Amino acid sequence: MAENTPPVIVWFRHDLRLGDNPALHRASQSGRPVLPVFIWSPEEEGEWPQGAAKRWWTHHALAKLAENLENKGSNLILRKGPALKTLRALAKETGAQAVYWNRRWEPAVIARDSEVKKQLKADGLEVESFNGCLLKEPPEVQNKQGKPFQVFTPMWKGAYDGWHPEAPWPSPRSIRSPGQWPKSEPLAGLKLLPAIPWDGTMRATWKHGEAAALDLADRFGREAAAGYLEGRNFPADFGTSRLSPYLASGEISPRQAWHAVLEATGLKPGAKLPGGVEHFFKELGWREFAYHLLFHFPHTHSRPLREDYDRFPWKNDDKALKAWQRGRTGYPMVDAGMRELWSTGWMHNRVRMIAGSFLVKDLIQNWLNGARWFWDTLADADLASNTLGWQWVGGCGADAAPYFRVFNPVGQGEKFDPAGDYVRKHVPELAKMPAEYIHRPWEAPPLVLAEAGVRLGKDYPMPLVQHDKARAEALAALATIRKA
DNA sequence: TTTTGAGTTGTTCGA
DNA sequence: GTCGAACAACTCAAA
Repeated sequence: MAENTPPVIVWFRHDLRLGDNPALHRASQSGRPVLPVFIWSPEEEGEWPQGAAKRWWTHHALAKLAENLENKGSNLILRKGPALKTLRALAKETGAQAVYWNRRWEPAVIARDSEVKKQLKADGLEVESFNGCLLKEPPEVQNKQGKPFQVFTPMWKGAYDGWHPEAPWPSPRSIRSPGQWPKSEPLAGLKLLPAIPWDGTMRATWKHGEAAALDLADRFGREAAAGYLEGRNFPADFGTSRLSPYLASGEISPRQAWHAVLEATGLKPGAKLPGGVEHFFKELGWREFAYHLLFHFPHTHSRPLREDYDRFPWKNDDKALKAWQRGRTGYPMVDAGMRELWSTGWMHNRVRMIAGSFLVKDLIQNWLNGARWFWDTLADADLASNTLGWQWVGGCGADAAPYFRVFNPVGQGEKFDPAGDYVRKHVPELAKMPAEYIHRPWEAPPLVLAEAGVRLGKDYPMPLVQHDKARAEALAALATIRKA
């Protein structure tokens, strides 16, 4: 069937889904043919082009998106190269007269996108952007003085508490195709997959696509949301939603997550929310807060928000950093977390704090080293959330933890992994250690170690530092920038 | 302008 | 083992 109406280009970015996708929704509602496009242009992401784990995730998310589009009689066009040049070329090839996308809020991308918008408009195209990634976008949220919030709780109370996102848009029933499809790069041509196959555990861990994301949200709502307040602390359990990689790639939108979890709990509309459900919504709020901060303080992805931390006497110890990265610090809870990250592309939130605190407070390494490592290894890598998390744990961000809040890796392990299941799963050389010693193997009597088949210093490392000494050192280092 | 209350996620010590 | 208080000082947000 010939189709002469000029198509609308829908430029997919961090919104790799058909459901609740405002740009796609509006394009298909317009009655015009739709040209779905993804452009791989890592050089336009500033200092933070996608890391290896995120690229892996993106590959699979794109495969699913293409499949879902094909099921609607459409297609996904893949291209490489600068966005503006590519969009111009596509408009020329297809006669498209409009380009729609959902906004992103990373500083480098904001700059790129506003230039793209300006130039395409100058070309005479209709250009529209939409809110597809946040409950509320940064310009919508401000305190009563008209300034950005720098503390989470007042932001939540002021802008989100008692508020309810509207129902998500459904997927378009069908999507009109343009008269002819322009050329597409094959997915493999984007070279997002690793050259050496390190992704075995990741493949076994994750399902991809928006249906998988909605299933997971549903399961979380049914099994874990009510007990989330407590359950979210125990990394061996399914106590958190694990939706972060889907949110980061946009296979699920935050309001889809909100509604899916709410529906799965079976609560009646307007019913008082159980604490756990409310707290889950608050965690979506933390994601909002992260974007809010990165928007208003755009340097913070690589510089501390609190300027006195520029003078912090960080140690520069490559060996210690490597040991942390590889999960060989000698602190089982830290090592389990780092190996979970390495093997699955994800780490439980509780353990992110423990491992992060260890790098910054015990090893006294600059938080940026942690941020960069997480960026490369997290399938859910998100610039705003990564920045907030590391500045929080580093003590140099907005609403940071008080200086005396130094996580004790042993105490945290015993509290939140009491049976040692999480450690046993990710640090197999300690699998036979009894719970009593699994978080402090160096204190185990020789006989216990022998029975567990552990030779400390050989099968599993001795502790890299002594925590109580390291803690005192960190507090002393902090005092030096306080006085000055 | 000034004041007041409060601030995700912790640890340790002593009763 | 359990509990509450102390751990600093500062900044933010609202009144």
